[in-house]
Amino acid sequence: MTTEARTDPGRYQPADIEARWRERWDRDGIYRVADHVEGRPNRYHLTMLPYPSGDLHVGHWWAMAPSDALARFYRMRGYNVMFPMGFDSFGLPAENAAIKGGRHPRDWTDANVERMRGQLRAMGAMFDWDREVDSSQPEYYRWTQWWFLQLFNRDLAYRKKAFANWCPSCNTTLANEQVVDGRCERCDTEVIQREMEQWFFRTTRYAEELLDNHDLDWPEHVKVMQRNWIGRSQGAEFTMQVQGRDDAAFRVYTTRPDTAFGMTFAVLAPEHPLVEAITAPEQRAAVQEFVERVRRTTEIERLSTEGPAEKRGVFTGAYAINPFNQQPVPIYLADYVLTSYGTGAIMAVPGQDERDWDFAQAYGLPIVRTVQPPEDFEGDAYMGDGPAINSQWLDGLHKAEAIERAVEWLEKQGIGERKVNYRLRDWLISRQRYWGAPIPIVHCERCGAVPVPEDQLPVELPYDVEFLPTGQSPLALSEEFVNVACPQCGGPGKRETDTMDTFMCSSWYFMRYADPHNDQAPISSESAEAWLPVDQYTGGSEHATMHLLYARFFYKAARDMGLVPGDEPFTRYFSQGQILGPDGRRMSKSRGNVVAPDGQVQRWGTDTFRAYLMFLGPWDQGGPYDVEGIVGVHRWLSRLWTAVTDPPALSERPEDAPDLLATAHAVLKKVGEDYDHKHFNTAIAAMMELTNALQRLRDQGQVDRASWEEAVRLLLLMAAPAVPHITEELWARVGGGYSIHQQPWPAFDPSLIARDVVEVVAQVNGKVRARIMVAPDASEEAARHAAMEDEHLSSLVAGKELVRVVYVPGRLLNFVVK
RNA sequence: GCCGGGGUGGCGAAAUCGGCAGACGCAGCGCACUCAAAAUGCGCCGGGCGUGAGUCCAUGCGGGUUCGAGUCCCGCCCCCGGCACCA
Repeated sequence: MTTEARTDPGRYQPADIEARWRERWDRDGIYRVADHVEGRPNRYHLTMLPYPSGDLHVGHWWAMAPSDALARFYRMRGYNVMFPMGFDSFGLPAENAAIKGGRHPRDWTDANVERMRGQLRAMGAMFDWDREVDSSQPEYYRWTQWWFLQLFNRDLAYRKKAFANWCPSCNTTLANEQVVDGRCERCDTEVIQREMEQWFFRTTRYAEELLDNHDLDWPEHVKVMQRNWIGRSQGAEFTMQVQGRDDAAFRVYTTRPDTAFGMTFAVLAPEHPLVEAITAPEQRAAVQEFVERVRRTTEIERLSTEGPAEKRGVFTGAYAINPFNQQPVPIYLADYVLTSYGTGAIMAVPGQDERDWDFAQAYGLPIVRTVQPPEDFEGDAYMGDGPAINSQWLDGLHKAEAIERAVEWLEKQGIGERKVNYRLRDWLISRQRYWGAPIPIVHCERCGAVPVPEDQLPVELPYDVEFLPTGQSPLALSEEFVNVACPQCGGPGKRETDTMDTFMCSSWYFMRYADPHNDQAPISSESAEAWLPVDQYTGGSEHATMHLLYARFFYKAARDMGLVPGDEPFTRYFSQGQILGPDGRRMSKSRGNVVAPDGQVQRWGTDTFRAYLMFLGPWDQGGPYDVEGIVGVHRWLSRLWTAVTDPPALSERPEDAPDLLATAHAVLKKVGEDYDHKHFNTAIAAMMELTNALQRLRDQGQVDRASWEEAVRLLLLMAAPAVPHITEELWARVGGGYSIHQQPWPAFDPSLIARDVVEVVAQVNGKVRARIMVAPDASEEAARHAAMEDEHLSSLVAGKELVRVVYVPGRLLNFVVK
């Protein structure tokens, strides 16, 4: 083959080889992965699965190609690596497309999946397609429903009437996590509050454990985001009596019980259940008007700090008794107090809280300081530490101790206690849309909400449905779907018509890959033991507080059911940065800065495109896609091609390839370390250097055969994870056995890397003045001697007082002179 | 406002432990090959002064520690991402 190639080397034409090798790999099933392989420990690599929008974009390649290289690297390192792929195929776009274009979501989705599967295959990744999951298929969502039932049975799924985030454009409720700055995460429409019966998952039950993520091998910023989102706060809760009303009392939550003597008013959330009962007749009209207005405002307006403060609250006409000093304080309603946090009611201490301060100013309420601010304090409310004042038996105590005393006092009085609160809310999973997994519940007048028996799953989505965006689930319009016998009493029942948030599907998909065809259970215990948890997860950090948090919740619940090993779903997680358009902005059709991967692949080939994405810059940073730069990577692969297919005349004299083996092994060492640390850009750069070294030798004429062949062999092996096609082709041409992707990762030879002489920098007062060649372990004596032979340097030292000499063997020699 | 990540040539970047700043690549310039172009190869490529050897300046800004700082410390500025009435 080599001889043949020399006579007609041919140019590097990726189109000629890439599809051919993919077909071969496919045919031979070299990426099919068994649950157990003798002598090869299992390792689970995973990259986030795409939504089948119908077109794979650069972002997918950017996320997946390096993940694939990493998985391949570990495979070569001797692991039995599972690297699966699938489709998160439920969700709004399919339904919106159906409404707009008259195409059924099922057909739209299936066509997109088909197309994207083809695009993903063209990536040349080692995906094991036998394990593909497709979350909108009944075989999959049957188990999504099964999970719902397990959560229901464990009281982790419940239904309640509550104010929920409602997106008027998507016509559905949203989880807290899906509301960004008061807007729908998906369509940017302002979200309003609507009171509805909704299903929730009790994520808060695991709040404490979810918070404890310190030991996870995850990017710090993602862990911090999760901790902030969960937002643990420690304080106290206590009861306040409404003045003159033995039947009316409410609870307040505070993190600062030490400041209670400074309470000058109390505030209830406008939605607080007590509002009606305590409002004084003369305030009724004003209160009603205020409550109505708050209910109508969007989240954005409500959270806005702009606008007249006077409109933010209203006096109820009632008073509450501050239990600490028995003083009556007026009870207000204010939009800044939320029903969904704490008790929906607060004690207001303007002296120590900014929001209370602003409110007190606006309504002319008194302000009492209970913590002595430092002399140079210039602000309004003082939140820092200091001795308590105006607080009777707390006076003089500092914050921590005063809080402690106040809580003890509350407990002794029997009116309050220590309390931990979380910002995290339970996960609202009901969606009033069609294209999702139906919630497997039947509502029966006699029995209430009855779970569908497991053997009747899946509750299938009816195909024949009207997609009217009414704000009610389209399923509700299907008589056939809705009317059903109660599984418990056999009487007339009605199916739940809401479907589940698609994040439910992605909360457990990684489990299914381990056992994708099991029709008895979502995953067998053997498969779970074999593969879980995921060893290396990669994907965007925009999922920090959604998918990545939900999946952790889910896994912990599954663990408590005895279904999965360990406590965490993703042992290691790495978030790549974001790839931007050439203009440095987010790629989007409206900006016209979208780079189509198919076009890049067509023009340059899969390997070039893959390697270029890895070469662009540090993977965790992201950045603009520079359309010009890719040619450099293509040139690299062309040089590699030429060097291998058209080698120089080979001799049998090692001196005909000085340093080649040293370079090859040094590069091998570096590339292995770089892959391991996901520094793909520098790994590619190092391989370019080795290729350049080959190129230079080649132009010189005679090259030692053994060195040349070894260097080529190593270069192909180390490049294989990054550029799987060209390396397979060249590997075959140099007579390597099929397949290069089943070869072990070569070990570098440290003795070859070590050099006899190295360049050491000679400095005078820290400035480089000469370079000397000495042995890496040369004595200081010898190095100084060598340096002094340099005329320029010795002239700079001569006649000066030598204060000190710093010698770092193999690095530098510094003469400090005066 | 709070939390996290950044700021290095014309551009993307590198410098693993405090030790040669700019590896690798893009663009640019010059040259070879060519009728020509493409492709390919070779050379140059942070700035100033100098014919040159060399030398001075230079990693957002200002200080500091050190024989030596892109890297460590203190104080600022700017960009990106996240959170933001959570009592």
